[in-house]
Amino acid sequence: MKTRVPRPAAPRRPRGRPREFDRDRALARAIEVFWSKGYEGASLADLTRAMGINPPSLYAAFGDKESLFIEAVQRYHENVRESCPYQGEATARAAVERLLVELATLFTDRSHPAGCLAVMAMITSSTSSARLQRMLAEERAAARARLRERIHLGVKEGELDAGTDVAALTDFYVALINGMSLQAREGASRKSLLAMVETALRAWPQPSRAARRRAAAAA
Amino acid sequence: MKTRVPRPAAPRRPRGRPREFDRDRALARAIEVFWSKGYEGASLADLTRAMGINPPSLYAAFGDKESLFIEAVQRYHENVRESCPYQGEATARAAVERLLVELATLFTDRSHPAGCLAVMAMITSSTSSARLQRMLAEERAAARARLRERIHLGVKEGELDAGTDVAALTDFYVALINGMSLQAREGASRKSLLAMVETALRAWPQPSRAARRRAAAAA
DNA sequence: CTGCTTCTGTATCGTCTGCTACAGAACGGT
DNA sequence: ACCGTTCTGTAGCAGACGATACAGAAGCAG
Repeated sequence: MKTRVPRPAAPRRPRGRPREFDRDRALARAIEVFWSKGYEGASLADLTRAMGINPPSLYAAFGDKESLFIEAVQRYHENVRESCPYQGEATARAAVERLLVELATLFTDRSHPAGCLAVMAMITSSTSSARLQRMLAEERAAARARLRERIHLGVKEGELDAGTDVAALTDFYVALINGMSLQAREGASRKSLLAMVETALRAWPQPSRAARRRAAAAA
Repeated sequence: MKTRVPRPAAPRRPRGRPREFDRDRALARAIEVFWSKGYEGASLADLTRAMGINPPSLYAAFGDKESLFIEAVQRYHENVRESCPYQGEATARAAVERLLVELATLFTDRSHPAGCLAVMAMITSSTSSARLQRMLAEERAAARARLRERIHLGVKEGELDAGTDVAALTDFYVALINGMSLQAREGASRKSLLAMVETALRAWPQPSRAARRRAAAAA
């Protein structure tokens, strides 16, 4: 019995004519277009021009506009997660502060459109397909859950009172992040965003006397 | 010398065939459409269907889609101002609290679309005319200035420290309002919005010892 | 009644949208 | 060399978009 053993590890070149553009680079351009114009506001002509390709190439490589957008948003989220590893901070408070400061910086970075692509996506695809809506909601819910878990960890470790309303605290900072994104799109400066962050951190819960005693004992 | 004296006070019926629809009512319908779909997301077909009229009637009464939208946003702002007279509160702190609570309620009122039309407008008209952008920016700046002035009054009256960064405080609450609008559109409950408000009010500046002494003396 | 004006409904206009049919080009396999 | 496969550019599809031309209807003035 002859069994043909394929070599799955070998990244063999695909058969037909090779693609003439860099898929990753094209996706990066598409992200910028969606970022600045939103989903519905970005036309195929905008996209193909920015990506340097023609419509058939776009459709062969990415499926359709909606699939391209989904890929763009997912990669955007990956990029943000990588460039902002706030989870590693020692305390929940430091983690939140780092997240806010890094986002304030990101939202006003002149090397790309202002604000947050995810926030743009939320509004500019409001009349679009249910699949797209679901994916965007899941992505946002995941980001929110990560923040909530980090704060919750602070409660478990005694940094925050046991009675802390973690969900409310999370919602508050998520709302602030969304608001900061809008202000940035409106042209707000990095300085003013950082001032908002400073103000928002004043809302961080003061530890109770018991918690302070515990923290002092741990130190 | 015979001078013809017109009677400008008399609301004489206009000459031609009378309009068959209520202009104000139609504008109210248009507001709802823009509110739920945004500027670019609302098509003329959507608008004429909701308003119960045909395109020529819309164009005769409102000019074009952009003019209709401008009128819609302006009337929306008037409505919100009227329904939320936060300026009358005794202290700046109470005024901000009332503003936030009323907006949290408004954004989750089921008798109309969720969130804030002005926030929708900011994003869904990003690729539109400069005139529209300018008008929207002015309207937002005016609302922001009213809030800032109320807080500034709190400083002048000694409720807040003289060194208070009024602009930063205003920016912070405006950002939170924008964020709350987005959360509401995402489906957040009134309860969670009110929890955000409560958290945000913890960021309100604590008066200095001198200010507290002054307040106690005044009472 | 006849003019004049203004609104209403039908039936489009030209443009832009997302998308694709098609023919040719560039590759690997045999 | 030849084939099958896959990509590329041109050129254009059907449909939705914002906006209008036009004819008739409904009011006033004379």
